[in-house]
Amino acid sequence: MLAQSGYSQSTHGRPALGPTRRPPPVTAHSLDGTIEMIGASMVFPRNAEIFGESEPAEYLYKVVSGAVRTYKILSDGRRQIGGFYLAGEVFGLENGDEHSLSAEAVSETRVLVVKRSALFALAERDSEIARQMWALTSHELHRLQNHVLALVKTAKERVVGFLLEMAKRAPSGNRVELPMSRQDIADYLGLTIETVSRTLTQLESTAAIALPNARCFELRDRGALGRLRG
Amino acid sequence: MLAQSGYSQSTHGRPALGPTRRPPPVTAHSLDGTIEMIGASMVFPRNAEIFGESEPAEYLYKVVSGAVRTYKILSDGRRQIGGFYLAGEVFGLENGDEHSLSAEAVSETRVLVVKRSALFALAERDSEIARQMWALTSHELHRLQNHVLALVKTAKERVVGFLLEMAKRAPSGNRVELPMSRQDIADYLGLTIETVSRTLTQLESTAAIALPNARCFELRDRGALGRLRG
DNA sequence: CGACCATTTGATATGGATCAAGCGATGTGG
DNA sequence: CCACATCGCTTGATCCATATCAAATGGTCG
Repeated sequence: MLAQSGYSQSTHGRPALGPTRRPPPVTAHSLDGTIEMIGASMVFPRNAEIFGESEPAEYLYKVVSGAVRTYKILSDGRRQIGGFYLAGEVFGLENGDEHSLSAEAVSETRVLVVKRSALFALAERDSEIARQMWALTSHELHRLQNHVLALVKTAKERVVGFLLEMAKRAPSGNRVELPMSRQDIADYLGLTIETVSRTLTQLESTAAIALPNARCFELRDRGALGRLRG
Repeated sequence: MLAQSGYSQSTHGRPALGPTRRPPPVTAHSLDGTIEMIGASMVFPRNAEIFGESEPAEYLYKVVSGAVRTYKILSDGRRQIGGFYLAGEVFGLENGDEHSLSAEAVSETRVLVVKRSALFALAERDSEIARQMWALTSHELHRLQNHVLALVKTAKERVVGFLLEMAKRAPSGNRVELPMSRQDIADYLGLTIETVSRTLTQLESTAAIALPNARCFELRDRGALGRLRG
């Protein structure tokens, strides 16, 4: 059970960490363990900004509950979502000094926050920690490589790929809750909200999935979906 | 002047490194310096495979001259190019044990090759080297974030973005040599060869660029191009 | 209940793909 | 040295997937 801290809706919102701070660092040789140990708990309400593009990357974040989206805004106002982060996933780690994307809470979201400088100090002495920070970045890189691949596929392939990816990450059998809106999905896949909606309807009509309501889906025919994945 | 090694066209082709090996490692606290010092020189002919997707990632490479493309093949045979690497740039670094893309020489290409295990051993003791390996991956990540962004833009914006990117990397005034074919550019930008060609022609007709021949271009109106970048 | 917002559904427009020639370099054999 | 084959690129005509514009539906909250 985690200690509870107040909301932070403030714009540049570097949180006041006082009350929720954990015991001093212990060399656990595990980045994840370190975050759990020294991370400060924070809650962001739905749509609150967690950090902004080109802000100093002072913290690293791990999602405890809820969901986060990272994104960039194009000059013409279009928004490209870089990724979604669900419970247990880490985001906001930068090698350089600035965030390269903005981050927002998709729904009310609890995160653990760790100062980057603390991790750097740790990595200096513990090459295993350094390796795990690199591994995180490397994992993001591979995810992005697959995202690039997805963006050159057809609308149906993108949507199916998204559903299968979500199903794999939220391991609750065949029923999957979607924390994000259709607009979020569209901006992630580089499609319009109408195309996402139509594609989902079409997948439902072929009995590949079921859509009990707009914020969840059920996998009904993994074989068919696999074939449609591209 | 670098020692010359034989060609390697072999498929899995882990090169015989004997004759071109350099003196033993010195702690330079610089990844780049280390590559220059202990890297073995190799030449790959045009279109030769350097490594394949899901092969063991045993080496890291730095381009001395020529150019390299990394790519994935989709199930339907389409090829997505992940990136181009020009003289001075490093590719093939993996945190995990397998390459996540294939790599080929675009034109005849000379590279320096370093065993990953050697770098890992170095990084174990020298956190600066570890940091620089992470920085390389992080740089790739940022490049890919921009690539994702590019792939949701219009054809003209993608092509203009590509030209400006190439011009920035090959710093030879306004005239830029293109080592890669139209097909390579198309597969990088997620367009067809016809669309790339038409877009270039159109840019030439508006005097934004000049196309002396198919393998080079000149920037004629950076202002206009900047506005078209998106 | 009523206002609001997200989603779905429908009708039409369009950017880029596809299909199909034509053209210009580069190289090869006579 | 020239005729010709080849290959990569350009240009043209048409098609189609997805965007855009518009309206209807449904779910949520005061």
